[in-house]
Amino acid sequence: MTRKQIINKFKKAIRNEQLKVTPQRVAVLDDLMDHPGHRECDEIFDDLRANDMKVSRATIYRTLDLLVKYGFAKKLNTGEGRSRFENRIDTHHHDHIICNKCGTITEFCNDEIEKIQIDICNDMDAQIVGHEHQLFVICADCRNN
Amino acid sequence: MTRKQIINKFKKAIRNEQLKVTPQRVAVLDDLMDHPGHRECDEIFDDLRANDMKVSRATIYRTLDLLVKYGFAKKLNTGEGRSRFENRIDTHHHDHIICNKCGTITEFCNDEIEKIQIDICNDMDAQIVGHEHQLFVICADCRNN
DNA sequence: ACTTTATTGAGAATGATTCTCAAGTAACTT
DNA sequence: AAGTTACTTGAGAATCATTCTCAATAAAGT
Ligand SMILES: [Mn+2]
Ligand SMILES: [Mn+2]
Ligand SMILES: [Zn+2]
Ligand SMILES: [Zn+2]
Repeated sequence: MTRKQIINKFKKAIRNEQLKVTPQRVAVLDDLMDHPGHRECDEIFDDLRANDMKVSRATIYRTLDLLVKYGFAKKLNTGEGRSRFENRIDTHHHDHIICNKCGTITEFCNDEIEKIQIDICNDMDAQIVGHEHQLFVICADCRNN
Repeated sequence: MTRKQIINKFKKAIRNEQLKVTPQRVAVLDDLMDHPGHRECDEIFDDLRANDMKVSRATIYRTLDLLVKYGFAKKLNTGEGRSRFENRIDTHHHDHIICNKCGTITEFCNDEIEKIQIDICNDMDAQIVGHEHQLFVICADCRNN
C-alpha cells in the first residue's frame, strides 16, 4: 500500500466514526510512517514542531489512541516507564528484544511460541485478545564494549 | 524453608550491605509471604497500617526494591499503570495470564517457550537477563457472564 | 549510655498521561 | 460563500504512581 493509500484509509476510518480529519491527526500518522522505529510521544512532538506544525502533546496522545484503535499503530511497553508506538501497517506481528544497557530494540517472531500461547489459552477456555513478550538482554555490541 | 528461615536470610542480606534491619522492612517481606498473590504498594500499605505498623509508601517502595534486588520478590508489569510484586521464595519461574475484564491473574510456564527464548538470544549473541511475557485474555468466567 | 550512620515519614517533586474548557476549525446546509 | 453544528485543539491544570528531600529517629557497634 502506498503512503497515500494508507493516509486515505485513516481518513476513511476517522470519518466513519463522525470524527474529523485534521492536519494534526494526519501528521502523526505520517510521522510514524517516516520513522520505522519505536517512538515515544515526545519524539513525535519534537518532530512535528520542527516541521512548524502547531500541535500539543495531548493531541498526539489522542491521535495515537485512535491509530491504535483503528489498527494503524501498536502501543508497546518497553519497561522504561513510558509508552512507545510503532507503525503497524504492512507489517507482520512481532515481539521485542530490548538491550538493558543501550536501549536498542530489535524484533523477533517465533511461530512455535505464537502457537503455544494460543494453545495455553484454549486449554483454559479463555479468549486470547493479545500478548506482550519482551526479552531483556545485554546486546552483542554492549557485551563487547 | 520456613518463614523464620526466610526472614533470617533477608536480615543477613541486609546486614551484608551495611544496611539495617528494621521492623518496616521485615513487615513488608512478611506481608508478601502472607499473600501469595500479585500485590501493589497500596495493598501492602493498607495491610501494614491495619496491623498498626507505622509505615509510609516511600518505605514500602524502598523495601520492595531491596527485596527484588536480593531475589526475594519479583516486580511485574500488568499493564495497569502500576507495579505489582510477588513473593519469589520457594517458587518456580512463571509468566502471567491477565483477564482484561476482571483483572484476574493466573500463571503459566511452558518449557518449550523458555527454551526458544534462550535460543533466540544465543543466536544473536546477546546475553539474556530477563523476560516479561503476558497473555491478555477474556477469562472463562468473564466469557460466560 | 554514647557515637556513628542508616532509616524513617511527611510532604514536595517528578514525569508521563489525561482532563478541562474556551477558542478554533471541519464539514454539512443553505 | 456564509451560516450552523459538532468535533477538535492547545494551554495548562489535574492525576497518579513513584521518587526525592530532609529533619527527626532508631539500629548497631563500642
Ligand atoms: Mn517493533
Ligand atoms: Mn505470579
Ligand atoms: Zn545494547
Ligand atoms: Zn476475567
